[in-house]
Amino acid sequence: MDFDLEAFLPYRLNRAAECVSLRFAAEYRGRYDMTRPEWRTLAALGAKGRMTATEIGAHSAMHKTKVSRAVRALEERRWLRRQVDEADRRIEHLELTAAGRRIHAEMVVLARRYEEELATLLGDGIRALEAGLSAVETAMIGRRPA
Amino acid sequence: MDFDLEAFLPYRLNRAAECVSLRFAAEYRGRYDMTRPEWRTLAALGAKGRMTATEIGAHSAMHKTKVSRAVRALEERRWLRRQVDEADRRIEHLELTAAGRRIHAEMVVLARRYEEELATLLGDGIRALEAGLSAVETAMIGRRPA
DNA sequence: AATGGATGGTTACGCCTGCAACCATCCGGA
DNA sequence: TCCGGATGGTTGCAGGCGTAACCATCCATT
Repeated sequence: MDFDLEAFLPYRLNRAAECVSLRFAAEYRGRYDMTRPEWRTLAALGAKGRMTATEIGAHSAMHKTKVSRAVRALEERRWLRRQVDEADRRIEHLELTAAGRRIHAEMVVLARRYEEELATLLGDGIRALEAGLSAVETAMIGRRPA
Repeated sequence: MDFDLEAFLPYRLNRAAECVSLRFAAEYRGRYDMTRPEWRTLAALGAKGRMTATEIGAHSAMHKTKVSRAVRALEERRWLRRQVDEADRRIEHLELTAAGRRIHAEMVVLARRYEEELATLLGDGIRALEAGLSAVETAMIGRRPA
C-alpha cells in the first residue's frame, strides 16, 4: 500500500532523462529542425566517419527502423551520402557530406556548451550521476528484458 | 570533431532510463496490457487514495492529455471511479475501485521485487545513481527548457 | 446580474514509434 | 547449380504522443 512512485527508480530515471534530454533537444530542434534519431545518427557518423546503418543502430542503441528513417531524412538534406558496398550489395556505407560535417561541427559546439551548463547546474552531483550510469551500463545495457 | 556520443550525458541518461524502464514495463505490459501512463496513474491513486487529474499530472510529471487518456482507459476497465465535485463541477475526484486496489496491490509487489532485482544488479552503484538523480531533481526538474 | 478571464478536462490532428512483414542479396550445403 | 536460411535495409500499420483548439464551469469585477 505505502508505495511511493516518487521514490521508484525507473520513474526517477525516466523523469531525469526526459528533463535533461528535452532541454538540449530544444536547442537543436529550434535551430535545425532535427529529431533525436537524426542528431544521434549525425553524431555517430561525425565521430566514426563511415558506418553502416546496422552499426549505427548497435552503437547508439536505436531500433533499425529509427535509423533507417533518420538516414533518409539526413540524405534528403544532403547531409549524408550512401554508397553501396561493391562486394556485398546489401550493405550501404554512410558518410557525411561537406555540409553534413559543417552541421556536425556546429552541433558539437552546442553539445559541449550544454555539457558545461550541466556541470555547473549539477555541481558535484554530476560525478555521482556518472558513476551510477556506469553501473547501469555494465549491469544492464544489452540485456534484453526478461 | 572528436566528440563521443557514448560519453554525452543526455544520451547516457536516456539509454539507461530506457533500459531500466522497459525491463519493468515488459512485466506489467505482459500481465495487464497497461501503458506507462496508466501504471503511473494507478500508482499515484493507490498511494494517495483520492486525487484529481490535475494533481496526478503534477505529481507524476505527466502531460494532462496523457493523464486524461490513462484515466479513461482505467475507467473502462472498472479499476477507477470518477466523482464530480459538488461545489466545483469542473473537478473530478478519482479513486480506485475494489478491483483497482487489488491490481494496485499486485503491482506494488512486482515493483518491490524489481527494486530488489535492481539493487542486486547494480550493487553499490545504486547509491551513486540515487545521489545523482537527486542532484538532477533539485537542479532541473520543473525548470522549462530555456 | 453580466462579463471577461482563468481553470479542469477532452479531443482533432499530425508526428514519431515499434512490430511484423516484406524485398533483395548473400552464403553454405546438398 | 539450386535451395533454404541468414542478413541489411525498408515499409504498412496501428498506437502513443504533444500542440493547440475546444467546451464547460467558476470567479472577480463591474
